[in-house]
Amino acid sequence: MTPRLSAPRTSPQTKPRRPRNAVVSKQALLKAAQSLFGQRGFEGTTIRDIGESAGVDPALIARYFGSKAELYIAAVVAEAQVDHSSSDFEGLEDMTAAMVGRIDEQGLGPVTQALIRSDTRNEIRQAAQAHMARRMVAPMVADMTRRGVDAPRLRSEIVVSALIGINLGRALGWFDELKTVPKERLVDLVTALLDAS
Amino acid sequence: MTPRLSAPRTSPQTKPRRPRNAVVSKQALLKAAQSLFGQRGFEGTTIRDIGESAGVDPALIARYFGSKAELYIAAVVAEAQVDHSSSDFEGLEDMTAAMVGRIDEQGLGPVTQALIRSDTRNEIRQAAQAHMARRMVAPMVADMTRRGVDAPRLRSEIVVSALIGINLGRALGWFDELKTVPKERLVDLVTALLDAS
DNA sequence: GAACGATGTCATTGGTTGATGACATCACGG
DNA sequence: CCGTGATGTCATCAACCAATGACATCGTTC
Repeated sequence: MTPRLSAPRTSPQTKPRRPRNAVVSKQALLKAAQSLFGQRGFEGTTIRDIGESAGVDPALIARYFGSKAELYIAAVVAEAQVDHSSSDFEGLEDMTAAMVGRIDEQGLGPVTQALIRSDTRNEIRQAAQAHMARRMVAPMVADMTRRGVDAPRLRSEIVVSALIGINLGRALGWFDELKTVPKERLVDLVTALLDAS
Repeated sequence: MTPRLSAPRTSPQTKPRRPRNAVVSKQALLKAAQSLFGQRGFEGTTIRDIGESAGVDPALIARYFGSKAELYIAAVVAEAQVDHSSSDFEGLEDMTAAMVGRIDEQGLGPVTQALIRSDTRNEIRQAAQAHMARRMVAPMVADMTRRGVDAPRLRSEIVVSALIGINLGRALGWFDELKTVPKERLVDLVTALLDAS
């Protein structure tokens, strides 16, 4: 409706145009995508939401990332790379503290979201699983092997899954005390519980 | 297309009409909803899917349940009630075995789905949380209190969250060994791990 | 400073979904 | 035997979404 005819674009008041910088726009989209995908998941987030949050036209998502799904993948790998900065495995307590701290500050994040949401595409989920296996399970397996624990891989997978569950419960507010207990206390209890290996 | 004109409905071959029984249709819808919602979650399931799976016209969902969301609630409470038939808390091992068995046979189920999906409506999630608190946390708290464990509620919430995480990992195939290990072996290891309380 | 590519904006399109109302058909009571 | 309400079926609507292409505008290079 109101076919706009050929009215010059600069007629009543020109909307402040975004500075013409592809890198900045792309980064803004990626950052907004990490935040929104991490909070609402893939299906719960629209490209319009991302565009609005980033102050960027949603059509640029197609231009820079190809599609919404590829933007999601980009958000996952970006988060995974940031994670790489953290040091190596230094025991269950550090891993627990790192996870809880992350969750408390930033929410679940795209990687965890990709793990639990059944509507994520296969490639995305596999990337997230590989990330977890590499960053969490593998170091724990090495540690258990060094200490001569039986069935180190299966045990590690169980412990990591339990950790994820505890963090999910805290982030999503399943239970009152788990949600509100101070981080240090939680880390202590969880470490004591899962360290019996 | 093909505007059908005024051709008599009984012209070429009449589609076998569903027997005229509201109760049967409603039950079929509820059962299909439990299965599909449990597998794909709320957003991932369309009312057309449910109708097709149940062999019932999707429009009847609106008639019998009011809306898709109310059907979801009905599926959750139905599952919760079935759960009520199971006996009381008889120790961590039984709880673990029951959860793993359920997951292996039927997938996550609407209650767990409602817990982990961020797109579930508040009333639904609260119902699922209340169900977990009542059926899992409360019995464990009672058991720990009887045994004089410190901070029984928080510990129970942690253990239950860990259990959920382990079952999530198994059902969603996060890690290879966790996914394929026989149920009995898994129950043994998990019980041993979480029983250090 | 002119041309051309890069970048941002907008409208539209095709598709899917949940919901709704009209209609056909059956069951049951009078 | 008839009518009235319950039940099943169908077509369609309104809303939403991702994706696409046309177009305007900026910047850079020659």
